[in-house]
Amino acid sequence: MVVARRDLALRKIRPNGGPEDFDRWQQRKSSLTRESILDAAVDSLVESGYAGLSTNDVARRAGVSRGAMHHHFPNRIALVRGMIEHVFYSRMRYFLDDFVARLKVIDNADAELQPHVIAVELHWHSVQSREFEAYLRLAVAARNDPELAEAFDPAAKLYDEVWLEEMDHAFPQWRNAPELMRLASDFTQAVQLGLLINGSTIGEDRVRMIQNELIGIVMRLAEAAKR
Amino acid sequence: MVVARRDLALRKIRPNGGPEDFDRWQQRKSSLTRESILDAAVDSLVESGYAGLSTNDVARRAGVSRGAMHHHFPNRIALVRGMIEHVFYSRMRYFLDDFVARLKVIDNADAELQPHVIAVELHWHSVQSREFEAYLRLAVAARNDPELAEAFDPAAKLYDEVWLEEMDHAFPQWRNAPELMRLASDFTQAVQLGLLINGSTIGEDRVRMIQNELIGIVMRLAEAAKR
DNA sequence: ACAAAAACCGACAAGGTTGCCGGTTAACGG
DNA sequence: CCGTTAACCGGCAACCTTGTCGGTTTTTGT
Repeated sequence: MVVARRDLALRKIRPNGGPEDFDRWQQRKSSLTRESILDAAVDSLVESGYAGLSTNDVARRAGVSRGAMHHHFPNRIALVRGMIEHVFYSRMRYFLDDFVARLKVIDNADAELQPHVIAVELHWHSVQSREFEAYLRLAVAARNDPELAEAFDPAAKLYDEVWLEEMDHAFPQWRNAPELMRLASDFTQAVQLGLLINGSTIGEDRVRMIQNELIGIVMRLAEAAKR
Repeated sequence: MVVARRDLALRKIRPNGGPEDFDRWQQRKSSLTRESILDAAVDSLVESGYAGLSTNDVARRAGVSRGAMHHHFPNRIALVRGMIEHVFYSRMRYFLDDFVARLKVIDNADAELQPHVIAVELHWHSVQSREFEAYLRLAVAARNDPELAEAFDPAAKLYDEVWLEEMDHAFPQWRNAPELMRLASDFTQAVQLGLLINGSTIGEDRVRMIQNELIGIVMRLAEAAKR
């Protein structure tokens, strides 16, 4: 089942598990408020940026007292560390849910020709999500905040590993040319990340032209992978 | 002279002029400390992010009293507005200086074949500069800060216009296919912006592969423009 | 030389943020 | 049923940031 595969991938990103993994009420409730705090933290991150994220604001958004907050995350950096895992988890989950939803609708006739186009479109969709926005903030802030980078970089690398594994599993056509698939994946990510930032400046039309060019490149790489 | 062209482009970005444009000492000095404040603000922006940028810190870095600071920029948003123009100005200057420096070294034999490769490399170099880092911070922060976006977006669009004009002037080979040149430019910017952020995660080797692929694409577009 | 204007200075109040801690409520285990 | 442990609460002190303002120094124009 494809859903089982999804859960497997997600568990690699968040090994400790979420609320659904606990039976005793206390642990479950604890994990639940922990999640709500992390969710609120992501909201605050997206709205105020990394430096503007305040533990005060997070507690207010989560509807939790500052004391409870302190119980789960003794200080700001602990909150940030928790948030990083949460962000990568959400980002992966967002894409995978999108993906399995799309698989069910897919016409088997298209299945052989169009998967690359669909993958590029799905990725573009995921890039515009709140989850990716949070990732972006963290990635940019980590560029010159050693404390943040220390927690962020390993998480990002883990995400990249799991991502490539999933791609490999989802697109067996590429299996005999993994470096080309990686190139196509990296390229798509780079282009669409850049597009996310520059898009509002250059306008819809130019964005669309770049997307088309990107799809052409991915399909060209796919052709090359067949040989 | 190519330097004259450089100054012309720069003047479009910063119409009001810098310290070198004033004769009377008072105006000159004023403009000078203004610049030093903005420079310090960029430092602070790059180190602390947009939300973490504090006027206090800026004044300290610039070696200026808070009073003087207030004289030039009555409040935070005024400082930000000044900073935006300053950032785009610096970014353009950085690239153009790089460009004219490279022009002097260029072998005339290569001149016909390699300019695209050189342009891509120069752009990659400029993307890694402090000036671009500041741009990145602003662009990301402006995504959900309406007050910032109000000042940032027009400046970004102006920059884009001037940039395209300069490209058009520097690469007359493309002149009969301006939309292809724009596509190549947009594409390069998007890829390298994405690479700047993802680079530390995916590692040098993969970055290099993407760069090579990008160069191939630009050259293919250049070929298409000839017809 | 002198008055006006511009540039610059340092301190203050109001408000927000962080980390910390004593105390309270709820759940678990024997 | 009760002691122990975990979850949660709200206030305090120290610090930082922003905006504002009265006063001082330097330059300019006459």
